[in-house]
Amino acid sequence: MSWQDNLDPASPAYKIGAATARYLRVVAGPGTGKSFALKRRVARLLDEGTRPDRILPVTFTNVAAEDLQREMLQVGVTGCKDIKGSTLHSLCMRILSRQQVLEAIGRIPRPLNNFEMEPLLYDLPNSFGNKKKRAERIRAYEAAWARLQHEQPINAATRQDNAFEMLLRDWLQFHKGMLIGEIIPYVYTYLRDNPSAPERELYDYVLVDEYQDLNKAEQAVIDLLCANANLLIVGDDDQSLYSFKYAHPAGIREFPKSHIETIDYEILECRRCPTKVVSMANSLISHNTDREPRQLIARPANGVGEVEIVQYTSLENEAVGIARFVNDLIENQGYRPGEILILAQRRSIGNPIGDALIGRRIPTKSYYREGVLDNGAAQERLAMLRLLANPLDRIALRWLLGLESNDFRSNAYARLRSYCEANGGEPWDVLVQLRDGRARIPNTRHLVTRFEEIETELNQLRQTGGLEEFVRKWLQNAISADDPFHNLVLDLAPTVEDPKALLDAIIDAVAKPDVPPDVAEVRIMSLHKSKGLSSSVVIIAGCVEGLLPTASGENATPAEKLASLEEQRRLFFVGLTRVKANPGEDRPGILVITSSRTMPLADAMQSGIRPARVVHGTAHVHASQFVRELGPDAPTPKQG
DNA sequence: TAGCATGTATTTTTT
DNA sequence: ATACATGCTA
Repeated sequence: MSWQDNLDPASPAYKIGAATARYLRVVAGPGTGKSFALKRRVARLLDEGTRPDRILPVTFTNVAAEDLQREMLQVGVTGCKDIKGSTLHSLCMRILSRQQVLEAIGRIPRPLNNFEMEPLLYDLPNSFGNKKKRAERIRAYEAAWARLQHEQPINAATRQDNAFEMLLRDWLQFHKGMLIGEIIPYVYTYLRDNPSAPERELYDYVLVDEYQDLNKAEQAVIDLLCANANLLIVGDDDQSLYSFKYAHPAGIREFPKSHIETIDYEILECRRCPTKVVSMANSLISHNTDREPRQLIARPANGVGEVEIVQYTSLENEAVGIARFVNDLIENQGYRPGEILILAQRRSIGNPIGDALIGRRIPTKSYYREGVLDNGAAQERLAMLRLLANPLDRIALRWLLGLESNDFRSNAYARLRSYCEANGGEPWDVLVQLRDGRARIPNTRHLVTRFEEIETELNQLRQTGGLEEFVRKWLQNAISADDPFHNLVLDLAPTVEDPKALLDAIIDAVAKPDVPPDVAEVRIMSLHKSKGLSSSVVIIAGCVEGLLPTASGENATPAEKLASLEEQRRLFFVGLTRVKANPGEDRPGILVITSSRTMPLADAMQSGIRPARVVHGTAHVHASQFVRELGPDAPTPKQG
């Protein structure tokens, strides 16, 4: 079979498949079938004898990469199985290790888990702003300091950024670890400074999906990988949601300006959504100013769909009402739990809904409760295991030493670190000397006490026989039996021999959580996580002003406030366009938008909502402004 | 100076 | 409610 079988030469998929320009940009709205077009193009390349290993499909998230890999398998042309799809980060990590880039500059590829960044944040001085500001600056470092689309990586660093980078790298070097986010700046400088690096010419065809999610540094890495390659980028500025890592909608819009003779395609027909949803999504997104005016085209065969906008009197009633609605869909209308997607912008909204569904014995999976390393107990268990496997793991030791303190004992620890740097000793050994009185560092008494606790527990754990006994002793009384980390360990333990192997298995499982393509449960997740998914029934809960859109900080400038509002609108746009029509079936695509009039004050405050009014510990809130922006096809909101 | 007490502001998402 | 910042005290 040929790549152009059953393809109308006037269709975007045909044109994209056949295009031969050096640079191609495809702007493809939600549900427009961009992966179909991508597949046709790959089929054509293979048909014409391109070697599969000279084709690189790349994305930003793991889930999208797996998706893309699956799509490649479906191309159905000889060689498609040999195409290796990858996230940009995993590709870059392979480059760094193959070329021993890190070793050459004295860095060790021991990545920090998210929670292990906590002591780092406390150890960086507050001359760089408060903790949040320091975390933000780390993200700017990971973006190679290019915070704006027009800035060049590295060049955009200020004097203060450079000072920060020195301290940050010193900390990481001393602790013998690295940030995942450092992969990008290191690959960028490696490729830029080594024009004859083989990686610049590894590929003839590079296909980048979700280009709007890449920041300037990541885009620059792509350009360097394409020294001679043909580059196709696919994306949608209306679905750009990652400004926190300095990806902006302008990133994909300005591609033709920075890449001369780019050939441009648009795919506008939304093949996924019911027509009413398309009309509402168009109306909503037209309120954004930071975009190219563009309208999705509805597909009449998809049917109108069903849309409801419901306001409940309280968050509790919202949860109960949604559970009742879901129950009816499953019991009486022939929808499977796996076809129902509930989107909530906050844990505090998602959790009561999850409880209400489980209360009705509806199979439910909450992506809010899933995080294996989300709670302190699990983090401590992992850190203990890391230290048991390697007492010289300075990152795990640093983390454990900071426990039970509200500043991670950063001052006492700084003294210990200076002592080690001055005398060349291991932190562990110096702590032993301090404990024995063979060394003296002022104001470190509590730090040493904490060390003794860690040491005692490690010694007890070492005195165990088999792995089974070890696991029992390690987890018992420290972590609850229904904790996701506990479950993960019990799953992995029978497959390994010793604690070291168990640690490796856990790290592996945490780094790459597998996402099964077929689900049997109702899913509750954030709007961000839902990107790339589609489902017959989509319920967007908690559509309350202050939550969606979130209230931006008081000291934000008007421009920052507008940018934040527009990103929130894109988030809602992504949510709406998850609805999948079932053409030819009598089960329409369903969209439900819910809000509540009141919620517990604690929940509201925790979520950063400034309530309109507070009565007896209950916050009174208003429906989201986005509900008013859905246009004439949106139904009138009703009471739940 | 570390650790505690008190006051104040508050998100989300990725690798 | 909780995390974080700041001020107070031993």
